[in-house]
Amino acid sequence: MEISSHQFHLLQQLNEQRKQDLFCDCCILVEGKVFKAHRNVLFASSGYFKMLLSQGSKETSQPTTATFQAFSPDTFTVILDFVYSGKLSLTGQNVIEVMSAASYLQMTDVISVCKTFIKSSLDISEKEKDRYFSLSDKDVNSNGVERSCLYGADWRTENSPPHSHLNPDQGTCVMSGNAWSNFSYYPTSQRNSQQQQLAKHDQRQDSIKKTRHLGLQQSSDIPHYKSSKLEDRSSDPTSHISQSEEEVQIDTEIDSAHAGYQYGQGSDVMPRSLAVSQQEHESPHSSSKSKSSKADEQYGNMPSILGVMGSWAEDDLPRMRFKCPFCTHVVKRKADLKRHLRCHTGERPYPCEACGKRFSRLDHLSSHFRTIHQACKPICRKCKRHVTELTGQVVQEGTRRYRLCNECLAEAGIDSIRIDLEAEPQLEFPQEGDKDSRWHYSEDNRSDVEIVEDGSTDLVIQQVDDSEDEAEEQEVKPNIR
DNA sequence: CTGGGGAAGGGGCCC
DNA sequence: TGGGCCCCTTCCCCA
Repeated sequence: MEISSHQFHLLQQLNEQRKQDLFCDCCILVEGKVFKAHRNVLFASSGYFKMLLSQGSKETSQPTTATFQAFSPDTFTVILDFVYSGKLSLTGQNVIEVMSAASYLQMTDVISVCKTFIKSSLDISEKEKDRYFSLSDKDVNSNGVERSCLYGADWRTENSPPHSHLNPDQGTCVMSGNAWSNFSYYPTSQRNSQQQQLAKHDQRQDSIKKTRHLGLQQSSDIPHYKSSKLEDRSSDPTSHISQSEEEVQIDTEIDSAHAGYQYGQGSDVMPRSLAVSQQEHESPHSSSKSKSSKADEQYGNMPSILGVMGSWAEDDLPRMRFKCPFCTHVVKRKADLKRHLRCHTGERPYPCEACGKRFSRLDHLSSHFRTIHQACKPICRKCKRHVTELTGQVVQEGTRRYRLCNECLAEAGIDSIRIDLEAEPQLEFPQEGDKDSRWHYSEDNRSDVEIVEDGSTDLVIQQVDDSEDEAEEQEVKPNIR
């Protein structure tokens, strides 16, 4: 007979012991803050600690001390609370760092939850986006409410109906049990159904991707994890590989990509700081060859170390590196990582007012707007010759604008038609803080532009003013407010 | 089918 | 930290 609550109570007791500093035999120093914990609990929860403690198991009489600077004390608090409670407190602000730390500590379940959290956040943002566009209501935006998620692996509810609730006022969702729909975490043995859901999700993304050639806008709005082999693999509905086998394959695949990082084979990429007293300040990844091979054998299917990494420059000064949790990319600056992450998350916060196309970066939007809608290039699109205000004019084709020289205009039969730029609404490029506001293509404003159709194409010709750059800046800012 | 050009998108880095 | 510029690669369209 099995008492389902036993595991929960046992962990609860261990957590109480941790809080009361009873029987704690391991100290973890994170950026100066000391955490007390139990070796056996850490061993059971983290591949990193498993490796660390197994290598130091000969000296069990002395307390183990591990030092980390690769993540913040707050992040480790979240991790440790999860270890001792099964509940992971994720927010939009901490999820990346928690995921990085979990990657560092080789806690696959936490990584999975973080990935699901990120993905679900994107789903929600997509829904908000849809709602926004459908309502055309600027206030629908997130309003900066921090959405957080409390993940709970609650054994007591293993057989109870799933429950989750979302508090829209606080933007907080609390989910527990084994059956959440979006933020769900399942033990490995229970993930098949979730994988099927992911497969459906990815199938949808594939179909969306295929529509790109049809000129549909949505492809740029839908996040897809193009660099995530995990996602690609899980998206294969024909796969008959069992979950556990699949995970091993995935991990092996990632390991091979990160081999240089994981066991310190690459001298230039090492954990930012790692000091372990029992290891004589030796990283578990840089142990002796025999140990390494043993570790390879024992932990070969564990995930690679992702997240914030550090390297040592030739002058022995630590040099920060930021490791993308989704791919092997490493950048020097946090801001660059943030920017890079958008290519994984699919976030495109910069919409073009003129055509609605969305961009992940403001400079890309600027470039797009200049080239597509402002006709900044003083070059005839047809004959490629340089044009001035005297020798050419701006032609509008839909929301596109480009320049044609007078000869090419005459050839096209659309010469001597000018547009009153004064009457045209000015486009104001989005300022900071506008990124969340949705620009709207104004049909009303559109009517302010004198449109001349030449039959086959929707062409509008505007007078070119190349006299000054300033004038060019003010020129042709169409349809946007 | 192929090559060229334009646009998009990603990274590095400066301000 | 964000904006912006430059450079490069990739993708797509078109002749």
